[in-house]
This record gives sequence, structure tokens and C-alpha cells, in this order.
Amino acid sequence: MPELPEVETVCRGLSNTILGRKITFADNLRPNLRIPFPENFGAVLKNKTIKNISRRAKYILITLDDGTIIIAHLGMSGKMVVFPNFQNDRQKHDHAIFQLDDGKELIFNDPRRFGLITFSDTANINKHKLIVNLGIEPLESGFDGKFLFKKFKNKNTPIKTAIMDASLVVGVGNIYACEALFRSAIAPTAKSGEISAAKCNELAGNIKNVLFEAIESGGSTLRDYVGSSGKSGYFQHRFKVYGREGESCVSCQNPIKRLKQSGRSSFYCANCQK
DNA sequence: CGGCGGTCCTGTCAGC
DNA sequence: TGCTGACAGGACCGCC
Repeated sequence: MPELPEVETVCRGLSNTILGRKITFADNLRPNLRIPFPENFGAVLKNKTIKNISRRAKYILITLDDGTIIIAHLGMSGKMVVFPNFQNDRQKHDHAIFQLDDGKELIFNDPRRFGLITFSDTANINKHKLIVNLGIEPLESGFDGKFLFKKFKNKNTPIKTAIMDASLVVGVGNIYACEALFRSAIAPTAKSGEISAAKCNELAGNIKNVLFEAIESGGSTLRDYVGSSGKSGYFQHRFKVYGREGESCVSCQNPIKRLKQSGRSSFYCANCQK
């Protein structure tokens, strides 16, 4: 999936292309993704105008002129792509379509169906089940070394698992967790409670930097991620450890290793990261 | 409550 | 060529 930089790239792309447009027709092409589509999906959206597009964690929030908010998540394999014309043929795994008053069409496609689309509204969005327990945004100023040091106190959880915990900090997925730990020279298995205040500062800074740089590069494309314009990202060419098992460390030339933590692959340099 | 494993689903790739 | 198993960007849920 898209991690935070990819979702941010999609949001920016959508803002540039569909903001202010009216939805003339919308439909879900199957009853559910990870959760069921809302009842009356098309009827609720018809003739509503798109007033705002934002992001909270990896959720895309599309606010309409009546206060309805479309909550969309791309899961592991989801895409939201704007086409210049209404499409005659539906592609495999197209699950929802939004036709706009300027003739463009927004399509939600998700092979693995780990994504979701549901509704909330401006009065209730912060209380929404999917939103209410989310932790701090990593690119906001409140996310810093002090914050991490405080949260990590007395925690036995491996640092990699901790920074991927969305109730602590959102949007740090497997790729950027690995990359930020490498930049900080911290082993993914290090106990979070044993990370010094100085190292927490370094780590918070590197999480921000790696996310910023990835957003600047239009995200990372592994298999088939594309932004809302259908373009690939470029940050994957700058991975130092992710997906590089057996290749040499860019810093010390020792081979990059891989291990499983909470069911996810962690890539790291055992020599550089302690 | 914290932490971990299983699970949802399809697609791709390596190995035999 | 075709089968099988491992693995993939996420995150919820339930179990200890």
C-alpha cells in the first residue's frame, strides 16, 4: 500500500483535479471492501460538490457541500485515479466510480480489497470509529524526540513495532519505519524503553525527513502504486535498506539482513544499527 | 492493558 | 509449463 507519502501524494493530486467539481453520478460496483459500502452510496453523493480534500493518517477525507465526508483508505493495493473521460470499460478490481460535472471520472481500484470507503460528516468525523483512536501526525510539530521519549518510557515493545503503532504515531508504515531506523542507526529489535532521549530526537527527525523526501519524490512505487494522475512515485530508488536483503549496506558494505517482527519484514544493517 | 498472531484478499515471483 | 508456497505498501480483532 501506499504509506503516508503515497496517500499525501494522492490527496494533493485529487485537490488539483477534482476540488470544486460536482459529482453527477457515483456507484459502488460490489457490496463491500474491508467493510460494506454505505447504503444508498450513489444517492447520497449525487449532485454534491467537493469542497475539501484532506488526509488524516492514511485516510483520505473528501468533504462535500452538505457536510458529508467520504472516508477512503487504500489498504495495501488501492488506487484512486482521475481519468479525463468517463471510461467505457471497467477494469478488474474497479470497485467505486465517481463521475464529475466536467466529464472526468474518479475510480477506486483495489485488487486485494483491504481498502475501504465509508461516510461520516463534519460534526462527527473526529468521533468516528476509524479516526478517534489515531495518534499524532508525524509531520506536525508536536511529534518530536521529547514526545517519543515520553511515550517509550517503560515500553518493552521493539522500536520498529512501536513506531508503526497507529495509536502512538500515524502513517509510519513498513518501508519508512525501516528507512528511518537505518538513518538513526537504531536496530529494529531495540527495546523502545531503552532508547536515549538523544536517539529519540534523532529518530523523530529522521521519520520526518524520510516522509518529507518521499512526498517530494511523489511517493514510492513497489509493484503498482500510482498517484491520482496515474504516475508512479520515485522514492523507491532511494531506499537504503527496504527490500535490499543480501545487498551491501550503503555505509559499511556488510549485507543487509531481514527478520520478521509482528508478521512484517524488517530490513536492517546489523553492523550500523545497534 | 500490552503485545502478538491470525485474518481479510489477490497477485506475483521463486523454486521445483 | 504448471504447481506450490512465500510474500506484499495495512490494520482490525481476539486471545493470552
